[in-house]
Amino acid sequence: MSNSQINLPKTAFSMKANLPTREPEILEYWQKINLYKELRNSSKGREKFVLHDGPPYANGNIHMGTALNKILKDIIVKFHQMDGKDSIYVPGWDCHGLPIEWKIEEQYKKNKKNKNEVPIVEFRKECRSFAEKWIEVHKSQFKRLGVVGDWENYYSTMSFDAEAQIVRELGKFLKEGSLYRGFKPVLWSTVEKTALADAEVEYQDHKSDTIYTSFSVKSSSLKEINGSEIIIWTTTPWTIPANKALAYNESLDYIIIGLNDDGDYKNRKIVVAEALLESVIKDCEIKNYNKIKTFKGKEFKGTICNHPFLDLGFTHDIPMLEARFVTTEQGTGIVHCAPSHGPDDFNLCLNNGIKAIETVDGDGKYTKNVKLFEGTHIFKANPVVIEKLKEQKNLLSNGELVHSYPHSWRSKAPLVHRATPQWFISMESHKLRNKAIKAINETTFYPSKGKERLKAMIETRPDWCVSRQRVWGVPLPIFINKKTKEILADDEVNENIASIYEKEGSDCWFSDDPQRFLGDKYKAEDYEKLSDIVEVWFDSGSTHSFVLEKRTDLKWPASMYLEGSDQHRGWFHSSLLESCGTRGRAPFESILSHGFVVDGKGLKMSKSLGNVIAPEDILKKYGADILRIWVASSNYSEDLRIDYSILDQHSDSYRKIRNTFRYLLGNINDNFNIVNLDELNLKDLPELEQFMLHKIYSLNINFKKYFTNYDFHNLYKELLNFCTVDLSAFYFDIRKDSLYCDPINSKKRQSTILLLNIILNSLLKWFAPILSFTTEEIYRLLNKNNKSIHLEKFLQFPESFKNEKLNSKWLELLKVRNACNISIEEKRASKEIGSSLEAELKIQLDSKLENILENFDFSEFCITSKAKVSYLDNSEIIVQTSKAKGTKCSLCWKITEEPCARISCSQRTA
RNA sequence: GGGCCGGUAGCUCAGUUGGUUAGAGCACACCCUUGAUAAGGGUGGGGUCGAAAGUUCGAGUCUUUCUCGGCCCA
Repeated sequence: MSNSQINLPKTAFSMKANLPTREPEILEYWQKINLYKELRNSSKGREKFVLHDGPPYANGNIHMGTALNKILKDIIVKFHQMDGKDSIYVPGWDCHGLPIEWKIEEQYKKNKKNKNEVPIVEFRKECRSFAEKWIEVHKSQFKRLGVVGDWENYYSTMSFDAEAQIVRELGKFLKEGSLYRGFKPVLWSTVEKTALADAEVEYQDHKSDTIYTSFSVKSSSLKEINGSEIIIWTTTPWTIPANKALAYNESLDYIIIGLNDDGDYKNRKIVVAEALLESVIKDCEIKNYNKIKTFKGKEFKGTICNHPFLDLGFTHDIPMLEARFVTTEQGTGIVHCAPSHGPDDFNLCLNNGIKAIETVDGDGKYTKNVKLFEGTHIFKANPVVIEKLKEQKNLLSNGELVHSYPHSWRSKAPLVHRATPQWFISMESHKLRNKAIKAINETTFYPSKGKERLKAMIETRPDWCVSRQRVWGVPLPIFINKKTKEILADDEVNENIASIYEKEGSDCWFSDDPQRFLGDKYKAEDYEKLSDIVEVWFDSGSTHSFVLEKRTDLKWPASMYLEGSDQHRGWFHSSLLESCGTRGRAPFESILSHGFVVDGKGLKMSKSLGNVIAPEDILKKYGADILRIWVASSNYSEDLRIDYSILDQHSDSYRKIRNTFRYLLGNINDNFNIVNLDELNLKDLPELEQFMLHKIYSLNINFKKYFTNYDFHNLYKELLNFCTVDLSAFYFDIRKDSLYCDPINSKKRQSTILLLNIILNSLLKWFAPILSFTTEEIYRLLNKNNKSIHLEKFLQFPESFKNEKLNSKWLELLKVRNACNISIEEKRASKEIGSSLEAELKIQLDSKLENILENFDFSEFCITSKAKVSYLDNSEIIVQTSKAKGTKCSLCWKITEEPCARISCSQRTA
């Protein structure tokens, strides 16, 4: 910018962004002015938009998925804020649960400490401080992304008021009666008399007894199988007394065969999967048989069988149920189901209305619920079961098998699935399922496919098991009467517990005298106090109650819940159920779900593939604004791809945007003026400026449309195209001449400066929610008195900017410009000219255009030194380019035959 | 293994109820500019729309099968 006689751009806004170092300075600035507080103060009384934060688990560094989630939230919160709402974001953390327990246990193992010797309360304190530590780490990582929120007053599921409210919420289900005690199988060690988590299980070889046994068909709509017997194979004969159902796969083929060998099964008909017939024949040493019929599994539908111990008093019906977990890998293609002794069995039976009961006690002995076997230890029961089956002539064959089997990592004892007492919230008793489905129908989903996904899950899910036999969580606030076994459901007791937790947290449940919680009304000696904790999905499903409802700055229901699509089964799901159960409707008005972050090829990120990119790496190399562009430009309704080449590309786009700003700033010399758009006299402006105002107006219409639908990738694309196509390659390029070479006070130049101010202001605001740092950097440069771009609102453009007639005229003109460019390019290619200012145009246009193009300056429009237009009755555009004659004006660089007559040029001093 | 979702230029995305030769920006190539200069302008090349079959006068769009990927469940 050396020539002092023309008005070259000058700005303090550097071309190089240097985001990794500049952004932290802006963060400090936001901290200094307390941006969050300013935002709230400046928007008091406005309509609220509350995006309720789904709490991440307070454990480990953030990854790309978390970064995506937080940035997307921040973009939406900022859009609504600038759209004139009070848009409030309170971040939160999920703190209870197994992963943190494990971390602490791991530390114990390292230090050779025994968990069982540490008082529960002390263990829980360590869990708490572990979570606290990670909240602080997350906090600074999230802030670095440019996320603005109430970081000082975040919420957590382990805060005392949260724990208290969780108790109150459970109390509502308890009082209503939808919270009931049931049984559910968990992996159980009869040696340690305790349930084990998956991580505490070791798989080792184990020798099991195997049996093939038969269930006679009692009734079936498939005629041919009446009178025959369903064969099952199992490695746990002791579970036969607990059998409640049989499972088949509807897509498998089954076969009925007649047995002719001498023995118990002579002249009996049996049913197995056709694909397993051979192995069954081999295992059971069947020599002589005849095939009777094959049929599809789906024909089993409705079939009822008898228990093999029918004659010993096991008279209950054994229904055959369709199950996908049945395969032809082993066995007979029909699986025996004991809902108390296997998770598959449990779920299948529960979905078919068969509940698990307590069949085996903590020591491993059958309970009184099992006829004939009460008091027998299950590990000694196999020979008894086999003997009885033989007696009943229902044992086709038996043997032994060595296979991988779960053992306790501590005692090495084999484990069993045992139905243990658990607490459930019924989906049916108080119509929770119906309420939830209704609530889904009343919710807006972005993208809309989320609605069906959530609905399908709610429609088929079983009752909600909310108890866990763990330590780090909110204790289930339940007392059971020792004599009557009735659950104590008393509001006073519940509220008493809640108010104690509110003051001191829930640790006291494990250490204090139960009488303290019961108050004066009941005697502690009459009641058993539960030691289960609440499953963590109930914790996070209750956040709406202790965050949205309790805080006066928020509102219930939330305007939006926004999470990854896996949360259809997670937080969306549990929040919906909790809220429908307690309040009859969803705690959200809308749900936005996003896909997962995958690598550049669409594969999920994993250490073994080596395709993991951490947010930290991106921040160091590119800066948060580039990451924010990546978020805004990606289609979140599907999986989002990221790799360094994709980021490089967005980085290039960023540079384009940055240079657009730089051009604007340079030409106004950093002297920004706010233009009163409503008082603008459009007729005073050149047509080009009017055309640009029309473009801005219609872009803003699209902007609002896209933003309303949270369609950010299209919104960003429009903004980027505006910068490159409409501004850089068109408006800026044409007006460069006037800006550089016209006198400061010339009308054309002043109109241009006016437009540059309007464009600058518009772009700053449009981009602010996405480019939070860069727009702030510019805003700070221009406004010494105002605090932050994020305190601004979007511009309102008067409808008078809209000018369809002018627009269609200029769209025609752009076609002419394209034709001119092609013509100029030919001469450039043949080396006749270089710059377009060396060109002279002869343009032939349709005479229909003659009227509207009166006095139109094509040389300015096409950036040439001369242009002549003639009109013909021909719709074709014909352009001829020749080298302009004359000499180049040393100031404005136009080639003229006479000395340059422009005011600035004629006044030149050189 | 099952359910749901997806696959359009190297990349990010458009593509209405099936209807001209499938579009945009970026990237790339070449040229120009050197007064937005580690910038800017112009022109251009590039796609069997994941694959195959089917419906239709006509399919990126509808149907089926397959394949690859993702989420959830088992």
